[in-house]
Amino acid sequence: MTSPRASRAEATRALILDAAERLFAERGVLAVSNRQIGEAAGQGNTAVVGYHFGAKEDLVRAVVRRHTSRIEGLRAEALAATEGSSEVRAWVGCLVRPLTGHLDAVGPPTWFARFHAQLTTEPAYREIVTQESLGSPALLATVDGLNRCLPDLPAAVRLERGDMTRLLMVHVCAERERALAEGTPTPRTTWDATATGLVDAIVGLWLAPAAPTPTRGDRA
Amino acid sequence: MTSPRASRAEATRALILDAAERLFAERGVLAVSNRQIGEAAGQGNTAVVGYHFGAKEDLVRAVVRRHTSRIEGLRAEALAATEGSSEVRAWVGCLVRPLTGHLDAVGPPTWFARFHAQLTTEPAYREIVTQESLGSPALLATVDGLNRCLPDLPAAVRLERGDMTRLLMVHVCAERERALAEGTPTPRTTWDATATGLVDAIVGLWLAPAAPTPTRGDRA
DNA sequence: CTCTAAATCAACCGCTTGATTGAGTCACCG
DNA sequence: CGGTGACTCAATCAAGCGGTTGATTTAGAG
Repeated sequence: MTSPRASRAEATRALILDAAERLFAERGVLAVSNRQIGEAAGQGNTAVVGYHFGAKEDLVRAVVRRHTSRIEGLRAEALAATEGSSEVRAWVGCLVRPLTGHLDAVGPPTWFARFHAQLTTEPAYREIVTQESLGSPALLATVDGLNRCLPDLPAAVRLERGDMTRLLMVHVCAERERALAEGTPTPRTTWDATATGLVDAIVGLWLAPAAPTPTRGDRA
Repeated sequence: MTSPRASRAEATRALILDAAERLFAERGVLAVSNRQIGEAAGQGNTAVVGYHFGAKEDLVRAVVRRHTSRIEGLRAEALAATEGSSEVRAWVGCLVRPLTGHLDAVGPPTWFARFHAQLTTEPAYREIVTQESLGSPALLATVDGLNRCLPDLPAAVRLERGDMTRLLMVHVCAERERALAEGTPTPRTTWDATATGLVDAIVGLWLAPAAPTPTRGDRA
């Protein structure tokens, strides 16, 4: 594939990414130092991470990208199969199932969902995951398709429920992943069933009538 | 009120709690040191925080408790007004409005919602907020009342949607708070309107039909 | 076989952290 | 009015941090 010379570097890069992802999910992104990651990756050197990735932000971005690229691919497939539909449920599935499907394909154990949920609440890293996720053309197209199914919804409510959908996807998966890691009970037995539960709920959320409150789209 | 001797200590304790809450929300719980908090609280001493609160975990718990106790009070009031109802919407409001009402009463600017959202995703502090929140009797009674309105829902789906409700409450408020702090647009103009939007969506979520997937309540 | 450059390692720098310690300050109590 | 104890301060400690530097290993290129 790549230059034969770079294969060793590529291998350690992968080791570092694996270790970083695991430690980030288990202990928290900010609680883990580059040194600890390098050590967990089996590298005796304290500077490996800096050598291969630079600052911690770049490492975080690399870990994120490794997953979002694959999820993006799955979503593009789902999008192609859904194009033209006017079923809310189909479009919501197109949002949810690439994520759950990816987690199913990777693990167990998986760490990405917890890691991802952390990033969205951490002020220092929030922007990274926002950029990486919302830059996805397949995602935007899906949201667009969903909106076309619900032409009567006020713009503000659409934004609001879009946010809610995103929050639910990320955090429900993170909670399930955490429960799996800790061995505590989960409401659903598989990622596929989790997706079904999520889709049920999110469809209900979108189809709910909006109470007759004035909802202007401006800032408060 | 308290012992006259302790009034000075009480004042600095409050200063520290204020500073801690703000810094935690703005920069992240783990990214802020006790020294920075003490300094931001106007205390020249580097050891103030340790002196008054001990470890960082105790400080975090104190900040959480200051808010949850008030929210708990509001929820007890709402609960009293809702008792006996069989309206899903009333019970959901009983979950949501104490939180939004508290945020409305405190700020702006508020920091608690972002801080709280962070804690739920941070492995090191997750348990604290779980204990503080789920130990609330008013909350449990409200969940109970909600469940009585929906007797036909499978147990697993009830758990699942309870989780989703909690996630939406916390993170929607956190996102709005963040938008307010940054001056970016928000879907709703007031906390009260935000509560209405949340209630609309959560009611829809609970009333949504559960797809005929086998949903056993055991662990995966 | 030698050269060369990427990759790894080991040591180090300045800085910040949590924690401890002992001196100083202040308000109340007797 | 002097004592006492709670509170604040300043100084200090070892440990860990990110980042840099130069030596060492290693494997393909010439």
